[in-house]
Amino acid sequence: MSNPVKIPAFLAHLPLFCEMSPEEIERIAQGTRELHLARGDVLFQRGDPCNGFYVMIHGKVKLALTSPHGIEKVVELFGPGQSFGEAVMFLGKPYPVYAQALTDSLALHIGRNVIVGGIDGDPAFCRKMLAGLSIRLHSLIQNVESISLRSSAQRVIDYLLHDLGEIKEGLDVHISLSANKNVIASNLNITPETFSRILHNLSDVGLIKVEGKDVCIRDIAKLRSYDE
Amino acid sequence: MSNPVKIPAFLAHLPLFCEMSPEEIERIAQGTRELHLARGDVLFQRGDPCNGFYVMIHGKVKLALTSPHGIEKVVELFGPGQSFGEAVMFLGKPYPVYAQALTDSLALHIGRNVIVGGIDGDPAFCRKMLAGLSIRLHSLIQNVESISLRSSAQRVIDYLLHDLGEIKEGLDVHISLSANKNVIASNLNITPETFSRILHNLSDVGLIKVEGKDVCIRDIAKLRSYDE
DNA sequence: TCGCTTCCTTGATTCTGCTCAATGCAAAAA
DNA sequence: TTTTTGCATTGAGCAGAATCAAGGAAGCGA
Repeated sequence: MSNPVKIPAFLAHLPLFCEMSPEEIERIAQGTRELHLARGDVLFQRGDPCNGFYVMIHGKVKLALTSPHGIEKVVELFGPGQSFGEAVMFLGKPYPVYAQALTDSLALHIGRNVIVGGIDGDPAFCRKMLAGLSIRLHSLIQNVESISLRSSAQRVIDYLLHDLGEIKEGLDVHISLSANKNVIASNLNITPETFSRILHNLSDVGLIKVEGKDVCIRDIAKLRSYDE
Repeated sequence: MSNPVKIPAFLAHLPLFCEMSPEEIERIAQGTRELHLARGDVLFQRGDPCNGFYVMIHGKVKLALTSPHGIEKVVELFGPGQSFGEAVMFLGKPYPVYAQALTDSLALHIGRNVIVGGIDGDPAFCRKMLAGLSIRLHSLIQNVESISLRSSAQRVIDYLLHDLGEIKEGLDVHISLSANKNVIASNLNITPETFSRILHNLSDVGLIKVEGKDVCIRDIAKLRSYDE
């Protein structure tokens, strides 16, 4: 069990809290607890009541749904520094998804009370919460867009090119898949089989090279405009 | 052109502003303008900068995306009393969707400035904005869930049963489609043809009766558990 | 009333991506 | 080493929903 005195220091480095006074940070820390998670641990089930939100320190967590037929759909993936559960906390409804650790992880749970308290006196903090929710909403819209309007191959390509900014066009780019392929496939709304086949196709055409979780993009420009 | 003096009165009746003092309402009203829309008018295009959000007074507006191939996907529909665009306003990014009036409509545009100003002094208002965004996020997650995990027939059924609460199980329930069928189909992520066929099937089985935009649900319980 | 537009339906056909079933393969456990 | 376990790949066949192509009906303006 690590020293709880670290919590304020970690909080103070998060964008969400970084402008707060040490006293405020301390107050937030009072409502915060560490969560040490083993791979596979469930943070909460769909339907559980929600009384706070989570911030990842290290490790990886998925938010997912299960259909009546037992099929799982991964809604979002979270890594270090990211937070989730704010919206449900504000709504006061039970969780619409469940959360499970994909690797051994460390997370913070920040209680609703200290947040609601923090909003009252701190407009800057409030704006940040609003901005955070807005970002989440924005990315969900993109999610809907890609599920609705793009083919499975296009979704895979989008995923590979995601946040790859203005990389020098000439060179190969190496990326590493952030989770098992079945998890990524589910997040892209395709089956693992289809995911595998699409990667294979892209390899055959010479646009990428796949080795386990490492993907090497040979030609960004061509990949971007690849029209199957 | 209607009398602008009505704006404060209308604002004061919205959940978002209803607890505000008359002075505050007046301040918000200063940053608000009326929009008289004809059917087909575009409120904003995808990519337009955003400097406020919208509240519907009457009429109907769709938010939609267009794919590179010209296919349209309706993301959300809004009617009287509902608002949209808050998230984009807070993010300061361009609109990720476009908005178009489906019928002659009247809407209010509330400028970003007066809202941001309002947040600073009014924690209750801030909480309401947070709650509003949270609801939007929640409904988008449900959207993703239904697109990802449910068949087209199930989505149609969900739509028909949507916000139908605890209606007496025994009686027929009449509902009226809130927009043209192709708009609803797009919102459900199916083609108009598929939508038509599904309604037809459900009719054949005796679960519903369709007459133009009026749908009569003959047996809610059976429809709910219909497993095709 | 006629013609026109807009919206909806219906049928035939195609195709994308899924299901089912084996098999491969590498790392961990025994 | 051998066995086990968890992922990943590959193939064959299928099915849900889209596309393509005509019609039909209802509302509207002239």
